[in-house]
Amino acid sequence: MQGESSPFLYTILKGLGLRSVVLPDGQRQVVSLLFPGDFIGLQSGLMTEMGHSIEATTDMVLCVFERGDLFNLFNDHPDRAYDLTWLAAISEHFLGEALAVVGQRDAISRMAWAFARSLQYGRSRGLTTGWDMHFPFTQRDLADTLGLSLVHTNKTLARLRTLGLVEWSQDRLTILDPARLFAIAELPLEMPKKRPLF
Amino acid sequence: MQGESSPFLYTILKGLGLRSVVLPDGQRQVVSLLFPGDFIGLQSGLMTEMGHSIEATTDMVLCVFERGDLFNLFNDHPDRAYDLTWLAAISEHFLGEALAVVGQRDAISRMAWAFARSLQYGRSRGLTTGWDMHFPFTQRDLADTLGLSLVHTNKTLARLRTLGLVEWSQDRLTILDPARLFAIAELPLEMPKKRPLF
DNA sequence: CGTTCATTTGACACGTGTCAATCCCAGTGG
DNA sequence: CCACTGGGATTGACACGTGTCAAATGAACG
Repeated sequence: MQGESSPFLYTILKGLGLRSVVLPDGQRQVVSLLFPGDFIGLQSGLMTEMGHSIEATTDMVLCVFERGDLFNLFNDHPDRAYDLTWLAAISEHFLGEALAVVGQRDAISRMAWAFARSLQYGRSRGLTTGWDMHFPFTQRDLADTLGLSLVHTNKTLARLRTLGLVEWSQDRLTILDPARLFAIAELPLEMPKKRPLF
Repeated sequence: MQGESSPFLYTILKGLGLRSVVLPDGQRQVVSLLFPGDFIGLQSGLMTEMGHSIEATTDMVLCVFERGDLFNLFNDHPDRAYDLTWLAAISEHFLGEALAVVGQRDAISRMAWAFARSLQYGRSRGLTTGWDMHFPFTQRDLADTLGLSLVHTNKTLARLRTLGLVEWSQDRLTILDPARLFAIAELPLEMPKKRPLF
């Protein structure tokens, strides 16, 4: 519900979705993909003329907090409040990276970045430990994430496929050539850990 | 100092600057312009391979905090800690808007947006009450903010000038035709208030 | 009075957007 | 069981916005 201030905050327990900004003329920019473990609602509490909105891509299970409880949290559990602020800082940090990629890189590099980061993110949330993961988004979602047109997104994807770097069909994303993909994304290659981080 | 974790946090008391991300190949993306009243350092505490860095454009006067004091703040002044988190949420909100503009809009619209928002921001910080303000950035800064090349930034600026919408020289930005500029930026026109907000 | 950096301008190349048609597939209803 | 429908994916042709290259001008500074 873009433009309305939700009285709730959420943590995603299960499911995937996305957070987006819809401009007055109807153009959509996906601000971030949402994975289990993500905390939503702080930013969305601010609804200006350019509001954020949340979409569930799959069915989701959420942990719901009342916004009013937030102040109590700060009073009773300063360490948790500290963690919360830390989370906000982290997410702002990643947003800055997204802005840099969209602002400075060409299509193929943006897409490589999106795939590489999504996989890393999915790993840190325990969605996968290998080079493939559930990725139920549409090409339109990806286009709006990267600031590209739908058509050009499709053609760029075709290039990545032809190069043998990734495969993406039936809601499943597979990175076939991690080394080269991460090179294009200009991200350091990060091999899967034997054990999840947490 | 990109890539290093500063042990300090800052509030800007005087001066202007910018926060940017420098990609591995040297490309720079300005993440936000910094005005008096801005709080810096939370995001910058996170230094990954794509680090944020801060630049002072003019001489600045800062209020310096030790990062170690932050935890004490959360213990002793939960209301202040709450405000701090709120600030982080606000700045993430604006970052989302910036991403949307860079991702979805053409050059002239991006630039109109940057000018319009800068003026609004400057007003809320008491830098001006009219339609002009001190704006000591270079065209390169603006180009890196909007995700445009330097040359094209210059030509787009020339168009805005020719249209009689803005003037920008000698570190001073003047909005000559607010109504039309805000229309191009697709932002609601906001007239100056008699009194500052705070 | 040179050096350096910011700004400005023109010509041209190229990446990306737009338009339009087709294909594919899942869901739906006859 | 089979049209029929609608949304996503795919492809080609073409237009246009933006990037790149190069050169000139102007302003600040030692």
